[in-house]
Amino acid sequence: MLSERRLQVLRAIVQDYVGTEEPVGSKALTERHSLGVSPATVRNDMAALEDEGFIAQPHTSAGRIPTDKGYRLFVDKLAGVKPMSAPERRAIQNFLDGAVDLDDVVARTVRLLAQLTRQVAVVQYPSLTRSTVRHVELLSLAPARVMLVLITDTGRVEQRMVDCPAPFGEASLADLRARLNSRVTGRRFADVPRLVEDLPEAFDVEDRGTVSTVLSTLLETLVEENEERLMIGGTANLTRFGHDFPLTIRPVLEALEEQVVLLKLLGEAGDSGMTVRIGHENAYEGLNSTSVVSVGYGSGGEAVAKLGVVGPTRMDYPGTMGAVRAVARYVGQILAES
Amino acid sequence: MLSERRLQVLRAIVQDYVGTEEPVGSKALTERHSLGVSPATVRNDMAALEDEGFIAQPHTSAGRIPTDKGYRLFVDKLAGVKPMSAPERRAIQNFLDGAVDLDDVVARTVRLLAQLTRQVAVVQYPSLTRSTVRHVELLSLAPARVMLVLITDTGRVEQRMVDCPAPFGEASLADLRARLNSRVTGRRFADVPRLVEDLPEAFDVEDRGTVSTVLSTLLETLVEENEERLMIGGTANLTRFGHDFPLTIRPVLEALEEQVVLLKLLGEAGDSGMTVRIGHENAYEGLNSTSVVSVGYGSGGEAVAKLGVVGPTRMDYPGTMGAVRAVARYVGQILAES
DNA sequence: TCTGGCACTCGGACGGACAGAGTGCCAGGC
DNA sequence: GCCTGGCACTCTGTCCGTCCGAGTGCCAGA
Repeated sequence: MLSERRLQVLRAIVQDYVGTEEPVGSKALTERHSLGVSPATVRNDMAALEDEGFIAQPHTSAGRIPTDKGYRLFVDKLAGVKPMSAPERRAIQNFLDGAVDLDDVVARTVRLLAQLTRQVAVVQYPSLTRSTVRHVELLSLAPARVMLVLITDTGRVEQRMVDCPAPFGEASLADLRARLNSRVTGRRFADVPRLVEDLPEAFDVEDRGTVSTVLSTLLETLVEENEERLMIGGTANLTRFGHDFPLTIRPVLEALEEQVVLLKLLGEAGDSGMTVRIGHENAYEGLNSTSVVSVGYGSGGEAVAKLGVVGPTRMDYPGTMGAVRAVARYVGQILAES
Repeated sequence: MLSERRLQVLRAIVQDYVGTEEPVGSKALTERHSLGVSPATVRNDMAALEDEGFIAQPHTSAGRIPTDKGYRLFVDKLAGVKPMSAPERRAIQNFLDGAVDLDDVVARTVRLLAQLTRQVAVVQYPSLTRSTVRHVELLSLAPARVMLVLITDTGRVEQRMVDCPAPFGEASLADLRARLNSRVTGRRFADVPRLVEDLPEAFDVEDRGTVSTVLSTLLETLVEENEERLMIGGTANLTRFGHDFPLTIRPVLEALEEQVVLLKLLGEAGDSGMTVRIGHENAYEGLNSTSVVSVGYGSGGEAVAKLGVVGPTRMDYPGTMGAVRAVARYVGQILAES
């Protein structure tokens, strides 16, 4: 077990390294932090910390930098979440309040997060399956062509074209619309498959094929992989990543383009509370030198989606976590109001 | 006026520089291209080309690199558009054919363009104002809350919430829906304002306020700045940009995040035919060391939106132009079919 | 008008010297 | 037993001088 002082030394190393981006040595540490001991003592502590794998030397006769394990300990035990200041909180609220629709909320959130943290922001649209149905609409665009529109309580709208196997009369359409809405409105999307499964039986034989087609399109829309959308922003902040550029930045940009990767990343994060994945803790290789801070947000108690930031492992964890948490909270409020 | 040979020298310089990314000297030129003259002669020609501002030396005793003006001449006079090979064309078509809806078409187009050109791809969604109305739908979500859904012939769907000044009955809503559709279906969105302006007069006094509100929301949706959307991809290709990284890449990433900038960029491009903006020809400062190749695409004869790529001024213009043109053509076909 | 030759310039690579930062270790003190 | 000051050592980054090669411009001659 590490002594209290050694933990303080580790904390100091993390803080200084995050601030200066340069390996930190024993002398500089004692100068900038009042540890109450001499550099020589700190050196011993550093050697111990290195033995345990919390810090490392890029090369002999350089200072130490934290390892992923070191950051992990720092985040878990040594640092809290830095709350946003009152003016910051007001600014967040004001900025988000101006949004006119869901796309706008998400877009603003991304911008805000990117600016606050000076990192890459990722915001997932509220998941369909975790939202409740506000309304389902069916439009007849052509005799055998129907448009299906889903509207959630979070303001998300999803539409799908359905090519019907047979012409579908206006009356049948109205019938289906009414039956569908009476069954699912106000219910959770996740329950929709169960709620509509026997619906075709209520229709005439000639319409049953079309009803089934419409319903299966509806169910397809709810399949996990299809229904997830997200928005990213602040990629310009990647340029502040490190000195050894192309190598570091390239895989990150690639990862950001692969929505699947990002969704998986966010999906793996715990469902409640904030999740911090540091360096190699990220399953995706390209993100091995980045950390991901993510948290769920939602209009009520339950999370409907996640948002977070991607940044260098050398990031200001307390500040980033504070910003992410605050933004998630306000986004939840906004969604609840709308 | 430049002699034929000097133009050939310029062409050779551009080709070599694009290939090697290094300043090209007189000796290398004569070795790689059969110009039929000696290096010394080429040197004279190069001196002349430099006097005219088509090429420049990074420093004394280095080879020459083309200037923006040099690339301009190359694009205008010295190089054509390199057509895609048959297999490439097939691949494009196959890839785009798999798309299931407009979002998918746009997403696939972006990916495709980015892969073909190995640059950053930008695809604008079909403009509302240049499309025609397939259907306008009104949904009553609450007594005084209406959702407006616009559907274009290109498959684009846009929705807007409308908070009505007064409760709006189902009958009135149906009436408005019917009148609206009979006036605008099949017409161009650009004509919609004119077509609906006297519509409120047909309604009872108590509904007129709501009708006006709905209509003004409809018109707002059509305002240029609001209705333009776009998708970008291939940002990872930025890492192949140049050697002097952060400086070059940062402003480009920033520009790409500013949709307004990009839309303006595409908007400025000529309405028909392909447009190439080279280096400083781009109004936006951050893109001064990039070139933008863009072209309109559309389901019929007329362009409904633009797409293009952003890359270093040192790019393979003929190949890029060929890819952009081919992709635009196939996207147009896909839209026409749907 | 083109060519070969020649002197010149400049940047990049190489290598040695040097300063500075930081370490590990050890002997001594509290 | 733990902390401290001192010391020797190691390594990197930098500066500087040298050298080499690429490329140029110019000139005289074909």
